[in-house]
Amino acid sequence: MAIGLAHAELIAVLSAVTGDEPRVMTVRSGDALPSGPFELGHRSLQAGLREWVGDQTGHPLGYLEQLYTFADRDRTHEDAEGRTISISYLGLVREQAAPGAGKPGWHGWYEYFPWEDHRGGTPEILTAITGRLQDWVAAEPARREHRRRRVDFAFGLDGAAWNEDLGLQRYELMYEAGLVTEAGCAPAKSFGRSMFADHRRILATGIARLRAKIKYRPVVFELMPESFTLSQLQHTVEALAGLTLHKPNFRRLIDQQELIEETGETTSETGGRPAKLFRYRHAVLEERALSGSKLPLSRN
Amino acid sequence: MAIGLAHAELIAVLSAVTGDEPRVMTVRSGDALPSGPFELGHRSLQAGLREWVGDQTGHPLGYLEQLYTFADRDRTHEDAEGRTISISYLGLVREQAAPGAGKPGWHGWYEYFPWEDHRGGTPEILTAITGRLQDWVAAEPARREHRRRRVDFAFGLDGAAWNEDLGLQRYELMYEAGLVTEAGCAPAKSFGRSMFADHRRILATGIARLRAKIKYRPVVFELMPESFTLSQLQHTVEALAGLTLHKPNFRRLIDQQELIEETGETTSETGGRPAKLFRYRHAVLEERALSGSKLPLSRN
DNA sequence: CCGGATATACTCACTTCGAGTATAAAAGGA
DNA sequence: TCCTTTTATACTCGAAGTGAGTATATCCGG
Repeated sequence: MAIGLAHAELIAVLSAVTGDEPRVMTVRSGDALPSGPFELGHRSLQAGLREWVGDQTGHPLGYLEQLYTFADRDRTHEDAEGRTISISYLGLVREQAAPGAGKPGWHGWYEYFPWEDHRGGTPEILTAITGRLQDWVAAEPARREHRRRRVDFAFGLDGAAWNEDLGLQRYELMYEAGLVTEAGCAPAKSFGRSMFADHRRILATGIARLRAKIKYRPVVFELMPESFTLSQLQHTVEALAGLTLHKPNFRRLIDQQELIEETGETTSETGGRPAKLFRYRHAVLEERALSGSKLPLSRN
Repeated sequence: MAIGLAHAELIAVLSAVTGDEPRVMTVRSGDALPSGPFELGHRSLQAGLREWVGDQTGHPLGYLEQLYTFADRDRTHEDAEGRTISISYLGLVREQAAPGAGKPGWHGWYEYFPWEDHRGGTPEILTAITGRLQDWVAAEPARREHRRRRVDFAFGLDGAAWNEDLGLQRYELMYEAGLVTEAGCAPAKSFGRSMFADHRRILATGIARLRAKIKYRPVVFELMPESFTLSQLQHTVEALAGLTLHKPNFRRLIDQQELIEETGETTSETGGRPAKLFRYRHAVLEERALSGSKLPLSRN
């Protein structure tokens, strides 16, 4: 069992939600995701990253999960000694104390993916994007049908509904069609803000993963302060999903899962009737896979 | 951005279902998963693995997805030059031509995880396992409550239902409690067949991933022959999930998803009334995220 | 031609889910 | 003070989905 030699680096997608806006930690004024070499001193990848993030941001890292490992040949740092393997992680950080201002480098998700925010209705930029995609679909007759189906599905066209989970598929389609750039070339033609190397793709992977995860795992609470109102919770979920939710049904969903409990206090900072404050029931953390069996079991 | 140096290897969990039994491809007579160095010549990790599997098995690899990247310090191949990064993949292979006999090295999943097969009712070995786990729970008073909740949830005790997706959590609990061994020591005390290094843990990861995936993505069909009966399909799903399903409801589920279509032919190899043969509708492949929105949307 | 075995089809109660409506409690201006 | 605005909270109703059971069809072997 021979072993190949390679360079290894860690790349982190660290997200927080401040002021109803989902943000990601960046370096180089928003042009790259924080990354670093994989140090030998660490016990494991997780531990290494956790430690490193603590040093860098001063904020403890709540949730951390591995995203994906990239090692394609057309990546950076290729030299004679071997190629680079990039192991990316998704981390969730609690709301920042000083949200705006000159903080290290938190940038809104939707700077990079303006077409992914549907909270104010379908964004206008989407019509331009789907128009360009139609051209791309028509461009190659042989693959036309196949391309059409992929575009319709990913972007919710032709009867299909918009699915917020498909952010990565959308980005990859746009990349294939030449609508987004990864190295910053031809900025006039492309949509959304670009990033260094393939960092924007990694961010898309993180966003898609998180959007899928909030549906079956109570990870939103890693982004919430100690106590919060139901509206705050809803707005955070909406910020992540890029969608508006139905308030009564959201509340029903939340309390039938029994994930939170009242603190007994209320706040009137919200304008109208004072809202009850809630806290997350930590006891519940490891229970609750939020099942969703989906398989028709038989009792035998 | 300095880059750390490391050894890189690929590890594959290749599964097939033959004769209603889920199997995994192994080397060393079932003691290890196939693995190899990460070669520089490959375009990407996926492509490299796909090519390598084709050469090794002669069978084309249908579905392939990345599983997890391990780099813990207590792994093998540690030397002065750096540590080993293992990138694991899950692959699905269509039914083998010659199932049993002296084939390369396909072994049943449940040799390694006998407690995971609930098709014939709750396996007897489970009572022994949960008994030992109760001892472990009681052993450390400080963490007792926490441990109890984890065990109850993972193994479906105290009112919770057995959840087939939690295979990895179960294995990790058993590992923590010292009930399974990774290096083959103390075979008398441990449950299920062991494997080289952490390969059994990687297999558990693959099984858990696949069990979760079949619920929302039509990957089962990567394991089925070109045409099949509904019963065959059901038995394959049951083999993977380690559960028996409710036949009428399974059929309803399948045809309301419109994933398959009749071939027009029937087979009478099954004993009783001849069964209709079906084929997978490949057109559907990239559509169908099998949604499951779970978020209470608002129409605005 | 009849029972065993397997395949296929239908029914029914119960839960979940989308969508809409109604009431409660604060703040602020006429 | 009272009325409007704003936000929070509570309830209702029908459609769709799900768990569970029952009924009918078609083959094989005696």
